[in-house]
Amino acid sequence: MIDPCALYPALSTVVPSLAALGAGAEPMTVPEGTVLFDERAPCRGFPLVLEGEVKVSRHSSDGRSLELYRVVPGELCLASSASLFRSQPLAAHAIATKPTTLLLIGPPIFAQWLETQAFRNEVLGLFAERMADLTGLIDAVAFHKLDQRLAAALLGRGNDLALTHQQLADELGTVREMVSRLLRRFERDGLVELARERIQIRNSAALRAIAAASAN
Amino acid sequence: MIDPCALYPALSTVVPSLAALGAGAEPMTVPEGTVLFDERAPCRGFPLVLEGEVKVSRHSSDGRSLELYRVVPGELCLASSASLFRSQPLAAHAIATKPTTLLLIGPPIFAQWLETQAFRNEVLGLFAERMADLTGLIDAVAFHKLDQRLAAALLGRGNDLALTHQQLADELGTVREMVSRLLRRFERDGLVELARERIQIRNSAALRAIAAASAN
DNA sequence: CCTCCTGTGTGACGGAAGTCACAGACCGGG
DNA sequence: CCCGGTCTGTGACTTCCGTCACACAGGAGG
Repeated sequence: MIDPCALYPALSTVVPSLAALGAGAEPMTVPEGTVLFDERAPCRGFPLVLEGEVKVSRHSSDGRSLELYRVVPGELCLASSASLFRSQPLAAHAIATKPTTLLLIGPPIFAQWLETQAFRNEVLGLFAERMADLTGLIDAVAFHKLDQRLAAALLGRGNDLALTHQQLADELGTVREMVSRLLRRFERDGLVELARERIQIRNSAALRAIAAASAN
Repeated sequence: MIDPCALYPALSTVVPSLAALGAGAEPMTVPEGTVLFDERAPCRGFPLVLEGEVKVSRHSSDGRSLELYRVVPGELCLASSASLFRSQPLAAHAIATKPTTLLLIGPPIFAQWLETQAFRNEVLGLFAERMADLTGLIDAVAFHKLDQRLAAALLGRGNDLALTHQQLADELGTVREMVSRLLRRFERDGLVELARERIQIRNSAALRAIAAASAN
């Protein structure tokens, strides 16, 4: 059992307190692969992620998909929050990539919590963070070539990734063949080593260099 | 002289009131073309736009640019707000597209205003709105072809636009030649009529159809 | 009237990315 | 061990888009 206050410092000062809510705020746990919301959001509250990970992505009509961002413990899913603030669904798709437990907070209580300055700052900070993420993504999609984006996607997750090429393609908004080809090229250049569902990074400096290459 | 409260209903209930601030919140007016912030933001407050229009865009290293969104009266510039919430500059570029007057609110006062629920809701609503805008843009850039995006860009601004092809290119993140070619095609198909710095829409229904075409 | 200067039209070309169609490789279960 | 599924590699082709290099038009000002 995780203590929400450890993840969300602001929660300890909030009124009504978490403890006081009792049954009104039971954490729920969902297995990996659960779809938390879709185009038509049955989402009735603000989900605070306590454990696990939620991937938020956008799907094109022709079957491709593109990851917008991931929600990790200590964050709340702003996509659904946003769709609650404007009573309009946000056309995105959220799926748990790991077994995930989250706290669903009803709008009235959430509104009360916002009376607390610390909590408010946390929420606004998260919104700001997301905006930065999204503009970064826009920049990447609009101005960067696929090899740069792929290189960036490989970094920052350790040196031994268990991923399928299709998963990477979905993350980047492209198709499997592209990812395969580029990875092959990276391998030929000694940057990575490939095996089934496995990518080992051999030269992260060079990958970083590719990722940072100025738009050509 | 514009009454800010007419644009921002929540401002009338805010403490300390606008009137009470007096000199602390003088509106400033800047001419068309003023750069409000750049990569290095000298931006020291939350700008509420009272009149005019601010364009927020992102620039690539090779000279192209892409419009993220526009801030019109009744909104506050969330890009700069976001950069204030995380003390980190947001790599975007804001420019006044018309003579613009805005109210610059210092962080301490802004924080006080957030005590008011109505104001809070307005700010969070704006954030949510922007998130929706940005995800929409991501979708467009990642999955839509240029003709679809151009058609979309022409719509919703009346039937007689005074725009240069270069301006449209900057809005879409592409280059002038592309815009010229596509517009020419639209003209051949009788959708628009072209003249120097002038685009007249002749068949908006067909444009809408192109804009909505499913990703192919 | 002549001359910049800005905005437009266009063709040729190259490269990036997506599509299609397969061939293998690997893996787990009957 | 074989058999189906999933994952990966690859080549041929197409389409979109950006680049380069111009020509030309029209308006403003000398």
